[in-house]
Amino acid sequence: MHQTARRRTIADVARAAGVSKAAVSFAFNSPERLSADTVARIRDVAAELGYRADPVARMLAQRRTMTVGILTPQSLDLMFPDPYFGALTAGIASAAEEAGYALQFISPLHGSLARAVHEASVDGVIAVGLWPDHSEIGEIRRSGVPFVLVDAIGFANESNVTVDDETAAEAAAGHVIELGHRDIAIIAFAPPRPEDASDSDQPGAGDISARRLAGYRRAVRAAGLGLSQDAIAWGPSEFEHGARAFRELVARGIRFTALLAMSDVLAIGALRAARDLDWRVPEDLSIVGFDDIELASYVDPPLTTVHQSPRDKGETALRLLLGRLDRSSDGRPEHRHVETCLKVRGSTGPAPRERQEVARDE
Amino acid sequence: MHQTARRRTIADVARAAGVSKAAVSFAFNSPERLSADTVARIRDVAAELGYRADPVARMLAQRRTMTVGILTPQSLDLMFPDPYFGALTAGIASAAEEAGYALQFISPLHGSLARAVHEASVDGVIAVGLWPDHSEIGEIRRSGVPFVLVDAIGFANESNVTVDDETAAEAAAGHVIELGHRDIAIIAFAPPRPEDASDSDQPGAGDISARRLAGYRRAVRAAGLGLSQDAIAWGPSEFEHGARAFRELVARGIRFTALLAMSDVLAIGALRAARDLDWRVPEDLSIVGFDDIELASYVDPPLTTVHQSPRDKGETALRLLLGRLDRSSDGRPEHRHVETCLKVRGSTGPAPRERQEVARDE
DNA sequence: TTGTAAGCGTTATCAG
DNA sequence: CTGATAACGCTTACAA
Repeated sequence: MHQTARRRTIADVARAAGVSKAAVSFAFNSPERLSADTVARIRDVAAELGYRADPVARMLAQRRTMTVGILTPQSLDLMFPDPYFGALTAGIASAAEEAGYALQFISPLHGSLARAVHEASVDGVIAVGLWPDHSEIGEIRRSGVPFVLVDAIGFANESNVTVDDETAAEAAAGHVIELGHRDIAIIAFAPPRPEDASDSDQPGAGDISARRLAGYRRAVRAAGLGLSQDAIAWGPSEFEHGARAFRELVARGIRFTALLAMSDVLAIGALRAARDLDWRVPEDLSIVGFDDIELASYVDPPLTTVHQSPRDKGETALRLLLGRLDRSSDGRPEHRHVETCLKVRGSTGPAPRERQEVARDE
Repeated sequence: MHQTARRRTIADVARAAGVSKAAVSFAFNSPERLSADTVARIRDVAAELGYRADPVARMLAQRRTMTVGILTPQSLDLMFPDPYFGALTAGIASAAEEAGYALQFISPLHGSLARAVHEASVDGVIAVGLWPDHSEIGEIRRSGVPFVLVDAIGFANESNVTVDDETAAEAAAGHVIELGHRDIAIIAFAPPRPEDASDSDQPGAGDISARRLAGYRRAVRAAGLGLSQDAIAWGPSEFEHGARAFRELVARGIRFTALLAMSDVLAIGALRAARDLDWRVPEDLSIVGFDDIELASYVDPPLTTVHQSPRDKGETALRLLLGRLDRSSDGRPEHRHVETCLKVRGSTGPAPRERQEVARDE
C-alpha cells in the first residue's frame, strides 16, 4: 500500500511558477509586497499543485505554534466527563477559535505534568485546578511558558481567574441556615494530590476545597452552630462519589437535614442516593450544590446552587493568556474574579420540624 | 520586561559537553549507540543547562507530530458541553495517553473544516459525527491524512466505528410498544448541516438521525401502528432543546404516551419539561433515551435508554487510527461495531389505560 | 563509539 | 519590487 504521494512543498511551487521560495511565501503571507500579477500567478500554480504550507515547518520558522495548552492535574480520561470541565473548556475554546488559536490538552502523561508541558508545542498554557502548592506548578514557571491559572492563586505576578470561593460558600451555608437547618453535612472534594505527596489527608491551605470549606465554616460559626469533622465526606467530584459520600454520611450515623456539596456533580450524585433511600428532597433534606452547571436546572428537583459561569471563566482565562502572548501589549498580569450568586431552586426548603430539636452533634 | 532567556538548544549542550549535536541527540533517543560514559556526561550537562528538545523542531525532523486531531462538525463551544462528546473524548484521550499521543481539537475554524484540517499539525484524525455526505469529508480524504470515522459510514476502505443504530432504535421503540403504548412521539436530532446546504430540512440517508428514525419506524410499522410526521420534533442534541421539543409536541396537539429521544440529553430535557407541565413519568409518559451517558442513571426517574459506550467507541477509534499510523503494521481499514443493549430503568412503564383507546392519529 | 553534514519546509534578512 | 541565502533546532544517514 503506497504512502500518499509526497506533499507539495514551497519549493515545488516556486519551481513551477519560476519564482523563488520567498516569493511564494509572500504570495500568501504578505501579498502587498508583490505585484498583483505575480501573486495571482503564484496562487494559481499553488492551487493547481494542491500546495498547502506545512504547519510544522511554519511553526519552526515563526517560532510560534498558534496553539494554547490546557493543563489538567488529572488524566483527561477523568477530566472530560466532568460537566464543569466541559463548560470551562467550551469557554476557552470559544475565545481560542475566535483568536485563531488551536487547543492542545496536556495531562500528566506518564506521571509527570512537567515533562508533558515540555513536550507540548504550545505558545502558552492555561492551568486548571492546579492548587498553588502543586509541585508541578514550579516546573511550568521554570519552563518560561506564559500561563494563566484557573481556580488557583499563584504569585502576584501571575495571571489568574478565580471566584470568591469563600464568600460564595458562605452564602450557600447561610441560605440553609436561614431556612432553619441546624444539622449540616458537607461533601467536599479534596484536590487531587500527586501520589508522592499523600502525606496529609487534608488539602493544603490555598486550594478551592479549603477555601469553600472555610466559607461554609464561617457561616456555621456565625450562626452559633457546630460542624463535626465526621459530618464532612471527602472525595473526587464525580456523580458516583456524590452518591457514595451520601451513603457514607448516613452510615456514620450523622444526622443532617441540609447537605452542602462542593460541586453540582457531587450534589446530583447525593440527590440520587438520597432518593434511593427514600429521603424526600427538599422535605427531608435540602441540598445545595456549587457551579451551576447546565444540568443543575434539569434534575428533579432543580438544584439550588452557587452560580458561577465556568464558560466565562474559560473565556476570561484565554483572553488573559492572549494578553500575555501578545508582545505588542504590555501584558501585565491580571487577577480576575468572576462573579457568583446563589441560585435558589427546588432542592432547598425549610428545615423539617421534627428534626429541629436534635442538634449539637459536634 | 525581558523575554525569558533564550531557550537552550542542542548546540549549546553539544558545545558545553564537548561533543557533536548528533551525540546529544543520541544520548536521549538512542543511548545504546553511545558509551554509557558519554551518555551520562551529556545528560548531566543537559540537565545542568536545563536543556529540553524543542518539540516543534523534532516534529519537523521526524515528520511526525505524535498528535491526533479530533474533528468536530460544530464549534468546540457547542461540542464540549455535550456529555456524549465528553465520554467519547475521554475514551479517545485514555487510549491516546497510553500510546503517547497528544490530542488536538479541530473545529471548523472560520467556517471551513477543510482549512482547519490543513492548518492542524496532526498525524491522523478522528472525525466524529460527520455524516457521509458531508462535503468536508472529501477534503479530509484528499488531504491524505489517515483518519477514522466515528458514528458515520464512509467508503469501504476507510476505518470507522459505529453502532447498529437502526436495530438499537428498533429495540427502544419495541420496548414501549410491548408496554402497550400506541401513541408514540419522537425527538430526533438532525445532524448539523453546513449553512450553505440547508436546502432540505431533513437529513440525508446515511446519517445517525436517519438510521435511528428508520429503526423506530420499523418497530412501529411491525406493530401495525402509525407515526405521523407531526409526532417528530427535530433539533440539536441539547438539554434546552429537549425541553423545547417536548413543549412543541404538546403545543401541536400530538397525543402520546411514549417519547423516544435520540439522545439522553434530549430525553433529560424533555423529562424536565414534562415535569414542569405536571406529567408524571412513567405513569403518564414513558421516555426512552439513547446513549446511556453516566447521567442517565442519576436523573429522576433513572432513564431507560439504549446503552452504548461512547468511551469504548473513543478508545476503539483511537486504536484503529493507531493501526493506520503504524507503518510496520498492515494498517488495513476496519469497520467496528460497538455493542448496544437496552437498559430498562424507571422512566418507562405500562401505557396508561385511559389513553389507550385514543389511537391512530396518523 | 563518535563526528560530519545533509536534510525537514518555512520564514526572515538583506542585497540586488 | 524580487529573489538568493541564511536561519530555525533537531534527526539521521554516512563517514571516520
